[in-house]
Amino acid sequence: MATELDTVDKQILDLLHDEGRATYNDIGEELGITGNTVRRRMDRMREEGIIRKFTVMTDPAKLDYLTVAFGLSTEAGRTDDIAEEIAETDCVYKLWVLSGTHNIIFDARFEDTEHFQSFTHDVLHAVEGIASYESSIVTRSVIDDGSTVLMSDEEDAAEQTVASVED
Amino acid sequence: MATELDTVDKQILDLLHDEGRATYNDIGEELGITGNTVRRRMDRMREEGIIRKFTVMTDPAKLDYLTVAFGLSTEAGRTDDIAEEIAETDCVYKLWVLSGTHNIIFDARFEDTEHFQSFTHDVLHAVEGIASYESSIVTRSVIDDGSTVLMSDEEDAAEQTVASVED
DNA sequence: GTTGAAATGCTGTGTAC
DNA sequence: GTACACAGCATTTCAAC
Repeated sequence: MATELDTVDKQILDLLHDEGRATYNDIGEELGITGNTVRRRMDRMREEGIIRKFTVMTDPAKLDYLTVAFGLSTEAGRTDDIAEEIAETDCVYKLWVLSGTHNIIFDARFEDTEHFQSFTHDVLHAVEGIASYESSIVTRSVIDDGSTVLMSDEEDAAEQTVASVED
Repeated sequence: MATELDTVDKQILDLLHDEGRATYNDIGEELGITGNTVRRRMDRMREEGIIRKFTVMTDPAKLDYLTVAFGLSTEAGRTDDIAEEIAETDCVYKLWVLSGTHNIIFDARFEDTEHFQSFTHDVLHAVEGIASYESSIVTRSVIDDGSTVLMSDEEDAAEQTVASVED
Protein backbone atom coordinates (compact mmCIF):
# COMPACT_ATOMS: atom_id res chain seq x y z
CA MET A 1 0.00 0.00 0.00
CA ALA A 2 2.62 2.53 1.02
CA THR A 3 4.19 4.20 -1.97
CA GLU A 4 7.61 5.60 -2.66
CA LEU A 5 6.84 8.88 -4.40
CA ASP A 6 9.38 11.63 -3.91
CA THR A 7 8.87 15.36 -4.36
CA VAL A 8 9.82 15.29 -8.03
CA ASP A 9 7.23 12.59 -8.80
CA LYS A 10 4.53 14.60 -7.07
CA GLN A 11 5.55 17.75 -8.95
CA ILE A 12 5.36 15.86 -12.24
CA LEU A 13 1.86 14.61 -11.37
CA ASP A 14 0.78 18.13 -10.40
CA LEU A 15 1.88 19.51 -13.75
CA LEU A 16 0.31 16.61 -15.67
CA HIS A 17 -2.86 17.11 -13.74
CA ASP A 18 -3.21 20.62 -15.16
CA GLU A 19 -1.87 19.82 -18.61
CA GLY A 20 -1.96 16.13 -19.42
CA ARG A 21 -0.42 16.61 -22.86
CA ALA A 22 2.59 18.61 -21.64
CA THR A 23 5.82 17.46 -23.29
CA TYR A 24 8.54 15.77 -21.26
CA ASN A 25 10.86 18.69 -21.97
CA ASP A 26 8.35 21.29 -20.80
CA ILE A 27 7.82 19.43 -17.54
CA GLY A 28 11.57 18.96 -17.12
CA GLU A 29 12.29 22.65 -17.72
CA GLU A 30 9.70 23.60 -15.11
CA LEU A 31 11.38 21.34 -12.56
CA GLY A 32 15.01 21.87 -13.55
CA ILE A 33 15.62 18.33 -14.81
CA THR A 34 15.89 16.83 -18.29
CA GLY A 35 12.87 15.66 -20.23
CA ASN A 36 14.39 12.21 -20.38
CA THR A 37 14.25 11.90 -16.60
CA VAL A 38 10.63 13.00 -16.65
CA ARG A 39 9.81 10.35 -19.20
CA ARG A 40 11.42 7.55 -17.22
CA ARG A 41 9.65 8.61 -14.03
CA MET A 42 6.31 8.76 -15.85
CA ASP A 43 6.93 5.32 -17.35
CA ARG A 44 7.74 3.97 -13.91
CA MET A 45 4.62 5.51 -12.32
CA ARG A 46 2.49 4.05 -15.08
CA GLU A 47 3.97 0.58 -14.55
CA GLU A 48 3.35 0.86 -10.81
CA GLY A 49 -0.25 1.85 -11.39
CA ILE A 50 0.18 5.24 -9.79
CA ILE A 51 -0.73 6.77 -13.15
CA ARG A 52 -3.90 5.01 -14.33
CA LYS A 53 -4.47 6.80 -17.59
CA PHE A 54 -4.45 10.10 -19.45
CA THR A 55 -7.76 11.45 -20.55
CA VAL A 56 -9.59 14.40 -22.05
CA MET A 57 -12.20 16.30 -20.04
CA THR A 58 -15.13 17.58 -22.04
CA ASP A 59 -18.07 19.82 -21.22
CA PRO A 60 -21.21 17.62 -21.05
CA ALA A 61 -23.44 20.68 -21.48
CA LYS A 62 -21.87 21.30 -24.90
CA LEU A 63 -22.30 17.63 -25.76
CA ASP A 64 -26.01 17.82 -24.87
CA TYR A 65 -26.06 15.16 -22.19
CA LEU A 66 -28.43 14.89 -19.25
CA THR A 67 -26.28 14.12 -16.22
CA VAL A 68 -27.92 12.34 -13.29
CA ALA A 69 -26.49 11.38 -9.88
CA PHE A 70 -27.81 8.22 -8.21
CA GLY A 71 -27.63 7.03 -4.61
CA LEU A 72 -28.35 3.34 -3.91
CA SER A 73 -29.11 1.42 -0.73
CA THR A 74 -28.19 -2.20 -1.26
CA GLU A 75 -28.77 -5.42 0.65
CA ALA A 76 -25.78 -6.44 2.77
CA GLY A 77 -23.37 -8.69 0.89
CA ARG A 78 -24.65 -7.72 -2.57
CA THR A 79 -22.92 -4.32 -2.75
CA ASP A 80 -19.82 -5.30 -4.72
CA ASP A 81 -21.72 -7.43 -7.22
CA ILE A 82 -24.26 -4.68 -7.81
CA ALA A 83 -21.47 -2.12 -8.18
CA GLU A 84 -19.77 -4.22 -10.88
CA GLU A 85 -23.04 -4.85 -12.67
CA ILE A 86 -24.00 -1.19 -12.82
CA ALA A 87 -20.47 -0.06 -13.67
CA GLU A 88 -20.64 -2.16 -16.83
CA THR A 89 -23.47 -0.07 -18.23
CA ASP A 90 -22.29 2.32 -20.93
CA CYS A 91 -23.96 5.46 -19.64
CA VAL A 92 -22.49 5.06 -16.13
CA TYR A 93 -19.17 6.86 -16.06
CA LYS A 94 -18.45 7.31 -12.36
CA LEU A 95 -19.21 4.90 -9.51
CA TRP A 96 -18.05 4.72 -5.92
CA VAL A 97 -18.70 2.22 -3.15
CA LEU A 98 -19.22 3.95 0.19
CA SER A 99 -19.84 3.40 3.84
CA GLY A 100 -23.12 4.85 5.17
CA THR A 101 -26.79 4.67 4.14
CA HIS A 102 -26.18 4.97 0.43
CA ASN A 103 -23.70 2.18 -0.29
CA ILE A 104 -23.22 3.08 -3.91
CA ILE A 105 -23.32 6.42 -5.62
CA PHE A 106 -22.82 6.86 -9.32
CA ASP A 107 -23.16 9.34 -12.15
CA ALA A 108 -24.73 8.51 -15.47
CA ARG A 109 -25.15 10.37 -18.71
CA PHE A 110 -28.28 10.14 -20.84
CA GLU A 111 -29.14 11.41 -24.28
CA ASP A 112 -32.72 12.22 -23.27
CA THR A 113 -35.37 11.43 -20.63
CA GLU A 114 -36.45 8.33 -22.54
CA HIS A 115 -32.92 7.00 -22.29
CA PHE A 116 -33.00 7.75 -18.56
CA GLN A 117 -36.27 5.87 -18.08
CA SER A 118 -35.07 2.82 -19.98
CA PHE A 119 -31.98 2.78 -17.77
CA THR A 120 -33.97 2.80 -14.52
CA HIS A 121 -36.27 0.10 -15.90
CA ASP A 122 -33.75 -2.19 -17.59
CA VAL A 123 -30.89 -1.83 -15.15
CA LEU A 124 -31.98 -0.57 -11.73
CA HIS A 125 -35.25 -2.49 -11.56
CA ALA A 126 -33.65 -5.61 -13.04
CA VAL A 127 -30.78 -5.91 -10.57
CA GLU A 128 -31.48 -7.95 -7.43
CA GLY A 129 -30.65 -6.52 -4.03
CA ILE A 130 -31.29 -2.81 -4.52
CA ALA A 131 -33.42 -1.78 -1.51
CA SER A 132 -33.99 1.78 -2.70
CA TYR A 133 -32.52 4.48 -4.85
CA GLU A 134 -32.62 8.21 -5.32
CA SER A 135 -31.65 10.23 -8.35
CA SER A 136 -31.06 13.93 -8.94
CA ILE A 137 -30.29 15.93 -12.04
CA VAL A 138 -26.82 17.44 -11.93
CA THR A 139 -27.53 21.07 -12.70
CA ARG A 140 -23.96 22.22 -12.59
CA SER A 141 -20.48 20.75 -12.24
CA VAL A 142 -18.39 23.33 -10.44
CA ILE A 143 -15.22 21.31 -10.40
CA ASP A 144 -14.20 17.86 -11.50
CA ASP A 145 -10.50 17.35 -11.48
CA GLY A 146 -10.69 13.78 -12.69
CA SER A 147 -7.61 12.97 -10.66
CA THR A 148 -8.84 9.69 -9.28
CA VAL A 149 -8.80 6.02 -9.65
CA LEU A 150 -10.00 3.75 -12.40
CA MET A 151 -10.83 0.18 -11.48
CA SER A 152 -9.20 0.12 -8.08
CA ASP A 153 -9.69 -3.04 -6.09
CA GLU A 154 -8.38 -1.72 -2.80
CA GLU A 155 -10.48 -2.68 0.21
CA ASP A 156 -8.79 -0.79 2.98
CA ALA A 157 -10.87 2.09 4.32
CA ALA A 158 -12.95 1.28 7.41
CA GLU A 159 -16.61 0.36 6.89
CA GLN A 160 -18.17 3.12 8.92
CA THR A 161 -19.78 6.49 8.52
CA VAL A 162 -17.38 9.28 9.34
CA ALA A 163 -19.98 11.75 10.43
CA SER A 164 -23.64 12.64 10.10
CA VAL A 165 -24.58 15.96 11.59
CA GLU A 166 -27.71 18.06 11.91
CA ASP A 167 -27.10 21.71 12.84
CA MET B 1 -26.31 25.62 -26.41
CA ALA B 2 -26.67 23.18 -29.27
CA THR B 3 -23.32 22.14 -30.59
CA GLU B 4 -22.06 21.23 -34.04
CA LEU B 5 -20.00 18.11 -33.43
CA ASP B 6 -19.85 15.69 -36.31
CA THR B 7 -19.01 11.99 -36.18
CA VAL B 8 -15.28 12.57 -36.66
CA ASP B 9 -15.15 14.97 -33.69
CA LYS B 10 -16.90 12.44 -31.48
CA GLN B 11 -14.54 9.68 -32.61
CA ILE B 12 -11.55 11.89 -31.79
CA LEU B 13 -12.96 12.55 -28.31
CA ASP B 14 -13.60 8.83 -27.78
CA LEU B 15 -9.99 7.99 -28.60
CA LEU B 16 -8.63 10.86 -26.47
CA HIS B 17 -10.84 9.73 -23.66
CA ASP B 18 -9.03 6.39 -23.56
CA GLU B 19 -5.58 7.73 -24.34
CA GLY B 20 -5.24 11.45 -23.71
CA ARG B 21 -1.63 11.57 -24.88
CA ALA B 22 -2.26 9.86 -28.23
CA THR B 23 -0.41 11.57 -31.07
CA TYR B 24 -2.31 13.38 -33.81
CA ASN B 25 -0.98 10.89 -36.34
CA ASP B 26 -2.09 7.86 -34.34
CA ILE B 27 -5.58 9.27 -33.99
CA GLY B 28 -5.65 10.17 -37.66
CA GLU B 29 -4.53 6.70 -38.74
CA GLU B 30 -7.26 5.12 -36.64
CA LEU B 31 -9.88 7.28 -38.34
CA GLY B 32 -8.44 7.33 -41.85
CA ILE B 33 -7.57 11.05 -41.87
CA THR B 34 -4.31 12.95 -41.51
CA GLY B 35 -2.88 14.00 -38.15
CA ASN B 36 -3.05 17.56 -39.36
CA THR B 37 -6.83 17.41 -39.53
CA VAL B 38 -6.98 15.85 -36.07
CA ARG B 39 -4.90 18.69 -34.62
CA ARG B 40 -7.05 21.40 -36.22
CA ARG B 41 -10.24 19.78 -34.96
CA MET B 42 -8.80 19.41 -31.46
CA ASP B 43 -7.70 23.06 -31.48
CA ARG B 44 -11.19 24.09 -32.56
CA MET B 45 -12.88 21.99 -29.85
CA ARG B 46 -10.57 23.47 -27.24
CA GLU B 47 -11.38 27.01 -28.38
CA GLU B 48 -15.09 26.24 -28.28
CA GLY B 49 -14.78 24.86 -24.75
CA ILE B 50 -15.88 21.37 -25.76
CA ILE B 51 -12.46 20.14 -24.62
CA ARG B 52 -11.86 21.61 -21.16
CA LYS B 53 -8.48 20.12 -20.41
CA PHE B 54 -6.25 17.10 -20.58
CA THR B 55 -5.38 15.45 -17.32
CA VAL B 56 -3.72 12.51 -15.66
CA MET B 57 -5.71 10.07 -13.54
CA THR B 58 -3.89 8.66 -10.56
CA ASP B 59 -4.75 5.97 -8.00
CA PRO B 60 -5.55 7.69 -4.68
CA ALA B 61 -4.96 4.45 -2.77
CA LYS B 62 -1.35 4.43 -3.96
CA LEU B 63 -1.02 8.09 -3.02
CA ASP B 64 -2.25 7.33 0.51
CA TYR B 65 -5.23 9.64 0.56
CA LEU B 66 -8.44 9.27 2.54
CA THR B 67 -11.28 9.95 0.13
CA VAL B 68 -14.58 11.18 1.58
CA ALA B 69 -17.88 11.93 -0.15
CA PHE B 70 -20.09 14.71 1.27
CA GLY B 71 -23.76 15.53 0.77
CA LEU B 72 -24.97 18.98 1.80
CA SER B 73 -28.41 20.45 2.35
CA THR B 74 -28.24 24.20 1.90
CA GLU B 75 -30.58 27.09 2.57
CA ALA B 76 -32.45 28.21 -0.54
CA GLY B 77 -30.60 30.95 -2.44
CA ARG B 78 -27.24 30.24 -0.86
CA THR B 79 -26.45 27.10 -2.87
CA ASP B 80 -24.28 28.65 -5.58
CA ASP B 81 -22.28 30.80 -3.16
CA ILE B 82 -21.65 27.84 -0.88
CA ALA B 83 -20.65 25.69 -3.86
CA GLU B 84 -18.07 28.26 -4.96
CA GLU B 85 -16.73 28.66 -1.44
CA ILE B 86 -16.25 24.96 -0.89
CA ALA B 87 -14.87 24.37 -4.37
CA GLU B 88 -12.04 26.77 -3.60
CA THR B 89 -10.72 24.52 -0.85
CA ASP B 90 -7.63 22.60 -1.93
CA CYS B 91 -8.70 19.15 -0.79
CA VAL B 92 -12.05 19.36 -2.64
CA TYR B 93 -11.54 17.98 -6.11
CA LYS B 94 -15.06 17.20 -7.32
CA LEU B 95 -18.24 19.18 -6.67
CA TRP B 96 -21.67 19.09 -8.24
CA VAL B 97 -24.79 21.18 -7.68
CA LEU B 98 -27.94 19.06 -7.77
CA SER B 99 -31.68 19.14 -7.55
CA GLY B 100 -33.18 17.17 -4.65
CA THR B 101 -32.59 16.99 -0.90
CA HIS B 102 -28.83 17.18 -1.04
CA ASN B 103 -28.17 20.31 -3.12
CA ILE B 104 -24.43 19.87 -3.22
CA ILE B 105 -22.35 16.74 -3.28
CA PHE B 106 -18.58 16.78 -3.37
CA ASP B 107 -15.53 14.60 -2.93
CA ALA B 108 -12.54 15.60 -0.86
CA ARG B 109 -9.14 14.07 -0.27
CA PHE B 110 -7.43 14.16 3.13
CA GLU B 111 -3.97 13.16 4.26
CA ASP B 112 -5.28 11.81 7.60
CA THR B 113 -8.27 12.00 9.95
CA GLU B 114 -6.89 15.16 11.58
CA HIS B 115 -6.91 16.85 8.20
CA PHE B 116 -10.50 15.66 7.75
CA GLN B 117 -11.57 17.09 11.10
CA SER B 118 -9.93 20.45 10.50
CA PHE B 119 -11.77 20.62 7.17
CA THR B 120 -15.19 20.00 8.72
CA HIS B 121 -14.44 22.55 11.43
CA ASP B 122 -12.75 25.31 9.41
CA VAL B 123 -14.81 25.02 6.24
CA LEU B 124 -18.14 23.26 6.75
CA HIS B 125 -18.92 24.75 10.16
CA ALA B 126 -17.65 28.19 9.11
CA VAL B 127 -19.81 28.56 5.99
CA GLU B 128 -23.23 30.15 6.50
CA GLY B 129 -26.33 28.46 5.11
CA ILE B 130 -25.47 24.78 5.42
CA ALA B 131 -28.53 23.17 7.04
CA SER B 132 -26.99 19.71 7.38
CA TYR B 133 -24.39 17.44 5.91
CA GLU B 134 -23.46 13.79 5.65
CA SER B 135 -20.13 12.25 4.87
CA SER B 136 -19.03 8.75 3.95
CA ILE B 137 -15.64 7.21 3.37
CA VAL B 138 -15.15 6.13 -0.22
CA THR B 139 -14.05 2.54 0.17
CA ARG B 140 -13.65 1.83 -3.49
CA SER B 141 -13.78 3.67 -6.78
CA VAL B 142 -15.01 1.21 -9.36
CA ILE B 143 -14.94 3.60 -12.27
CA ASP B 144 -14.16 7.24 -12.74
CA ASP B 145 -13.80 8.23 -16.33
CA GLY B 146 -13.06 11.85 -15.60
CA SER B 147 -14.80 12.80 -18.79
CA THR B 148 -16.73 15.74 -17.42
CA VAL B 149 -16.83 19.43 -17.04
CA LEU B 150 -14.51 21.79 -15.25
CA MET B 151 -15.95 25.14 -14.13
CA SER B 152 -19.10 25.08 -16.16
CA ASP B 153 -21.47 27.97 -15.62
CA GLU B 154 -24.41 26.49 -17.47
CA GLU B 155 -27.73 26.81 -15.69
CA ASP B 156 -30.04 24.88 -17.91
CA ALA B 157 -31.23 21.60 -16.38
CA ALA B 158 -34.61 21.80 -14.67
CA GLU B 159 -34.66 22.29 -10.90
CA GLN B 160 -36.49 19.15 -9.94
CA THR B 161 -35.88 15.66 -8.68
CA VAL B 162 -36.05 13.08 -11.42
CA ALA B 163 -37.15 10.22 -9.23
CA SER B 164 -37.16 8.95 -5.68
CA VAL B 165 -38.28 5.39 -5.27
CA GLU B 166 -38.69 2.93 -2.43
CA ASP B 167 -39.05 -0.71 -3.48
C1' DG C 1 -14.04 26.61 -44.97
C1' DT C 2 -11.90 22.29 -44.73
C1' DT C 3 -8.44 18.95 -46.26
C1' DG C 4 -3.92 16.71 -47.46
C1' DA C 5 1.13 17.05 -48.60
C1' DA C 6 5.62 18.71 -48.05
C1' DA C 7 9.31 21.42 -45.24
C1' DT C 8 11.41 22.52 -40.89
C1' DG C 9 12.30 22.59 -36.21
C1' DC C 10 11.19 20.17 -32.03
C1' DT C 11 10.03 15.85 -29.38
C1' DG C 12 10.19 11.03 -28.09
C1' DT C 13 12.95 7.03 -27.62
C1' DG C 14 16.90 4.06 -27.21
C1' DT C 15 21.75 3.63 -26.20
C1' DA C 16 25.80 4.92 -23.88
C1' DC C 17 27.81 7.41 -20.24
C1' DG D 1 20.51 11.38 -13.45
C1' DT D 2 22.59 13.27 -18.12
C1' DA D 3 24.12 13.51 -23.25
C1' DC D 4 23.72 12.29 -27.77
C1' DA D 5 21.71 10.46 -32.21
C1' DC D 6 18.02 9.27 -34.97
C1' DA D 7 13.30 8.38 -36.02
C1' DG D 8 8.96 10.32 -35.43
C1' DC D 9 5.94 14.23 -34.28
C1' DA D 10 4.04 19.01 -34.19
C1' DT D 11 3.50 23.01 -36.70
C1' DT D 12 3.47 26.08 -40.62
C1' DT D 13 2.69 26.97 -45.33
C1' DC D 14 0.48 26.23 -49.59
C1' DA D 15 -2.22 24.18 -53.13
C1' DA D 16 -6.64 21.75 -54.10
C1' DC D 17 -11.26 20.55 -53.39
